[in-house]
Amino acid sequence: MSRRARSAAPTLSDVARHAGVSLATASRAINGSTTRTVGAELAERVRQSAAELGYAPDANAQAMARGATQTIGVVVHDLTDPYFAAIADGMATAARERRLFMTLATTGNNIDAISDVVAALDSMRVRAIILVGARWKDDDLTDSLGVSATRYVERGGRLVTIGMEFPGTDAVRLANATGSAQLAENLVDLGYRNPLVLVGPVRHSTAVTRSSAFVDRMAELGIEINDSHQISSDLTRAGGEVAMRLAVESELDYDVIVAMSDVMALGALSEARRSGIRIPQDAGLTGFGDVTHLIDVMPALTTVRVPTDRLAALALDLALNGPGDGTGSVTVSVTPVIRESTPLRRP
Amino acid sequence: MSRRARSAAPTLSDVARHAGVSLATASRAINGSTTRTVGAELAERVRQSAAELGYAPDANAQAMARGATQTIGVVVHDLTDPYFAAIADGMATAARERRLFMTLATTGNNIDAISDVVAALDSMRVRAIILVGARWKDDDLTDSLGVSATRYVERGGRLVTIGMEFPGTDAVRLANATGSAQLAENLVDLGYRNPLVLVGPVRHSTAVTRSSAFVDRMAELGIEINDSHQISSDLTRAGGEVAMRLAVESELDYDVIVAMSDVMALGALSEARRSGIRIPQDAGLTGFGDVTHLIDVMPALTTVRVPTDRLAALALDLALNGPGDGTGSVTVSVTPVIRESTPLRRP
DNA sequence: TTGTACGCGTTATCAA
DNA sequence: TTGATAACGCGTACAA
Repeated sequence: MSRRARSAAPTLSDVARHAGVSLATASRAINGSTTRTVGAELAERVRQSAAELGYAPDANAQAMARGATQTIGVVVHDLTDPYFAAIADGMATAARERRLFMTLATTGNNIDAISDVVAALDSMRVRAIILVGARWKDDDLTDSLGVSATRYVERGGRLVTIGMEFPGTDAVRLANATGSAQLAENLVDLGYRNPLVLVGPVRHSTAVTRSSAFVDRMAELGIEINDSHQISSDLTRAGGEVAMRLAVESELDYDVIVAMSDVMALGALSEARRSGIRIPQDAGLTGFGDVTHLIDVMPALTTVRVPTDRLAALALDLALNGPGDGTGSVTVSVTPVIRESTPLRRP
Repeated sequence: MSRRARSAAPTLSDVARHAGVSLATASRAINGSTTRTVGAELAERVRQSAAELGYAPDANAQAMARGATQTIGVVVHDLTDPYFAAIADGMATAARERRLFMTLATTGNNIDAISDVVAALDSMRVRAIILVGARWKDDDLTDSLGVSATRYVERGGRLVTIGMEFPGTDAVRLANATGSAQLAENLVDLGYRNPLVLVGPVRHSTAVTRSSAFVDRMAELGIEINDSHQISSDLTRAGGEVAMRLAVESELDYDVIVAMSDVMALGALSEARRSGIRIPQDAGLTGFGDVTHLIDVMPALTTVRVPTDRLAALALDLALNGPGDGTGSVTVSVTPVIRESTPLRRP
């Protein structure tokens, strides 16, 4: 037998023979052609044969012949994080609406994985690669990712980022700094004067952008946040717990806990409870992201809303129709949503 | 110019020419060969050239030549649902560990979409298709899905389901019935005597399996649950809200609310709160799934734990190494986890 | 061990 | 409008 693993998948030649037409005609009848058209009766006969044989075009062969695939590549860190899941879900929908496949890869905690993944997607000759999420301030990564990413782009591949910076690529940006600054203003308006900032990892640029914008605006409002009140840890639930435990052990004084992501806020909430700190009576709490499924957390979490549902479609459009030279850019605004976790506080 | 959209991607021929060897040697040096081996110095020279030119093998061409792709297809309903997200995340990890790509498709609420998606994945010639989730008791769907699925399988494609039944395919099964029965026993032990069951959609076989096993075991324990106490709605957060509102309007009497999924339980919780029903003082509440991110819901939710982390790897192994004839099957047990939402209740 | 040449399934070019 | 045929990039029998 042949070396093919899959047996007896009917090919276009089979269809053509069955319909008594040439391969070319069959191709035009089934998958269309821009320049040629095919007679009505012949076309019908071909379609009949295709249905009868159960013909399904081979996407790989089409990709070869056409020189382009119908696939986009999406890279997220962790689908378990509802923020990434929401974006991935939107991307899957957007892709299907445009009759595109979506190859999705996660990088987990392995920072190096991202450049491997980009190289792999490059191999697949995906139409576009969309990088979601966290940009690490790590020169090694920049270089390493840079090699595979640059190679991909130089060959005409489209690379778009969401919520992270990568030089020379079109991007969907989050107005994180503005959102953070507004959150600062809102908190001050509510009467908070002594925030404890869970800043996330120092090398995580999104986290840093958010936290430093918050700290800066606070300073402008006359509230200096010293280093002891800026705790660094992972941007995860566990990170929130760790940071909070540190705060408890250091017996810090504060009136609101400001976390740089929702899941981190959750971790902090959990640890606070364990330590007998009542939220929001003893201290307010804020997150970042407005993850839908956390809606039932008690008390309802004040956060900065990121419209994840729009991000995917924006990025895909940018990837497909944008300039592709790094000048294309959409900035999505993020806005504070005040809820029960930060009630009005009078000193 | 050529008709190729992507410009100047170096091919293996380029590499071979640059290294001064034949195409075959270059192929063997870079992508290996089972039968032939290649001289050390030549191999090195080829690798040098490849690196220099920035060569990346064309996965589509490889797929054609080899007659098989390195891609698996995964179909879930909704990545926004943490249950599916957890499985998808596990699948992405499992795939990467096995050096496979994962193309992921969501079907959303569109029931028909699933058969289109299967057909599309068939076109991609994916090595295996993994169908996650909800099986709908819908003959049309069976037929429609059956056509594309059967066609795929007949050609040697591997199809595996997780948590749903599809005739003739290997499956990772959840012991939903056993888990539900155990939940029933636990609730009775805790003193609950009058459950309100949010059964999910009547055509949703997973939901039906869970709810009927629960009702049956309850009956065996001497507690009959009549129809008024079995409310049908979507297996989503919104579904939980709707069902709960119905219960409130009907002024039903009950001591515990039993929802067929965690997100549904959440919706019920939310609506209960709105209606002034205190959980767990006025009524207990249970879910199904043990979604990690709901860990902070108050009160902590009693649920039936589904080990999503293992599901993906099991399914992938089954797809890759299983019999593929429908006889392969792994059953994963699910077990009740009693938490604060169902405290001991003395009549 | 290396090279030659064919085939994978499809689209696109060119001629009829 | 149709048909024959050359690509597309790679793997692998087969020959050297």
